[in-house]
Amino acid sequence: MEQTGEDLMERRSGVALWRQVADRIRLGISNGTLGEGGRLPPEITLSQQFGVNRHTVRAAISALVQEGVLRAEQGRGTFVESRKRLAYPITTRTRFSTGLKDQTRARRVNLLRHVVEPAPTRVAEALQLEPGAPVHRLETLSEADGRCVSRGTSWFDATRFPGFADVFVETGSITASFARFGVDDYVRRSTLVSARHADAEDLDTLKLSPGAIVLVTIAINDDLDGRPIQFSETHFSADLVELTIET
Amino acid sequence: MEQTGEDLMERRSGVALWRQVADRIRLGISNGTLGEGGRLPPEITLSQQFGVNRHTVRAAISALVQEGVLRAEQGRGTFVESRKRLAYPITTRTRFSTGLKDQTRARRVNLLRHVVEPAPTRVAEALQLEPGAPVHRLETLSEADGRCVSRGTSWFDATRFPGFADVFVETGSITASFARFGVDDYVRRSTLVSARHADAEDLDTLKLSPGAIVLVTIAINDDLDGRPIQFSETHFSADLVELTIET
DNA sequence: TAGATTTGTCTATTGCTCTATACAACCGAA
DNA sequence: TTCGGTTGTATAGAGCAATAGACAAATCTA
Repeated sequence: MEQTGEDLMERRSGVALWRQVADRIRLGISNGTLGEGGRLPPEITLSQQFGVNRHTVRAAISALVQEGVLRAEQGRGTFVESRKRLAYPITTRTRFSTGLKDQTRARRVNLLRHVVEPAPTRVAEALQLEPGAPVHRLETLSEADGRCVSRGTSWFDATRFPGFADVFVETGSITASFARFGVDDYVRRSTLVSARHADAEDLDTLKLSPGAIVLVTIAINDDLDGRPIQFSETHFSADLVELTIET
Repeated sequence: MEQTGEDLMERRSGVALWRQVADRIRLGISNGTLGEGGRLPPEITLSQQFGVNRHTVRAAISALVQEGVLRAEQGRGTFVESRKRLAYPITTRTRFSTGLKDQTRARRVNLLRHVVEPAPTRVAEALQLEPGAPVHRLETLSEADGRCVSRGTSWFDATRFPGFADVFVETGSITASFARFGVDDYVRRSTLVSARHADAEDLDTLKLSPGAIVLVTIAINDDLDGRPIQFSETHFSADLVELTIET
């Protein structure tokens, strides 16, 4: 009783079938090709489409329920919880909150950790400081509508911006914090984009499941005199976010 | 006799340990944190670092040898075959060949497939055509130094650019082909970036292994009058490429 | 209420993954 | 040549992944 799965999964590839199925369901939902009307096809149908056993599909669905992507109701069906990907604009004036204003209701940036440390090499280069000069390192978690969107680590010159972290906690915004230090405006100088598998800290912080993908941006912001004021590395959950670039 | 692996792998996650190890080794090489001097640490050392059995490391290395990332020599050690990621610049004047000029010796774009088809909805919208208007669809494979860097699908207005594919085959370049039709220059209007697991066609075309990641860009190019002339979706191998954005 | 549809649970079997141990083959240096 | 370090091969056992079949529980419709 073998099925005629239109597009077979890769076996003995090091990735469990149930995880491959989960990835394809998640992708299908983002694309809109799956979950017509907010409802997923029955398990039996999916197992035939993917050419795997029903239990394998169940394992995939179970993982997606855990992630919050799906919701299963006995006797009724399985339903889609999430929506389209957020479009995060990268421009000369990239700011977290304003960028997502039209797409989400609630946005928040939480401070996870703050330390003052000697600048690592790449940070010193980016901020044009002496290697080892004191810098603030702020690790933040950005949420939109209750979902963990991104995890960022930013560095700031501790000499120029004393007590930056305290101001940030008070204002809850990088932009507002800069304003306190007399930097009324700033511009994105450069952005580097790459993608990779989520590491242990991504999984924990962004509440992802193993094998998930993160979009990584490494960016430098300048003040209006062209002096670098912020160096940051941000990890976006690739299932929730896409980046838009207007050139 | 358990090890003190500094940063343990995720078990029962649906991704085999050897594949997780392979992903981390590949990443370590891209980062430059692994493979100091072109040579990988011995299998025993790696197995202790990752907190897994030596055979698990061997499975990972075996996969990376298959991919062409590593080369193992009995009695001597395991060596790195590949280099740092290519930086692919996205600017108002994004072109494949010139963008990678300083980083690679040989660059080539191969035409995989060409059809004239009625424009799908999103293509028609992007090119400002009537839905169903005839368009060229060109599927291309870009290589640099013999490695498959990206797979692109581009659409062009068939009415404005009759026989575009033939010209492309002759010139081997989008830019040169446009020139033949009197479009001496063009600019990137917008770029959308996302990341996902490679699908079956990515695996085949880009010679990736299952679980690999692709960076996906969806872009529109305009002529100097601001009229859209090209709509494209490009899949980059995330292990080989990162995108740079100067704003 | 009866029946069809759908998700949830259970048991069993097969094959692959990971571990553990041992030893062979090969290389380079003393 | 000898020896330490490294990759390659073999074998066996424990645990996870995937399949299969059967049935329970919940929901909806006729």
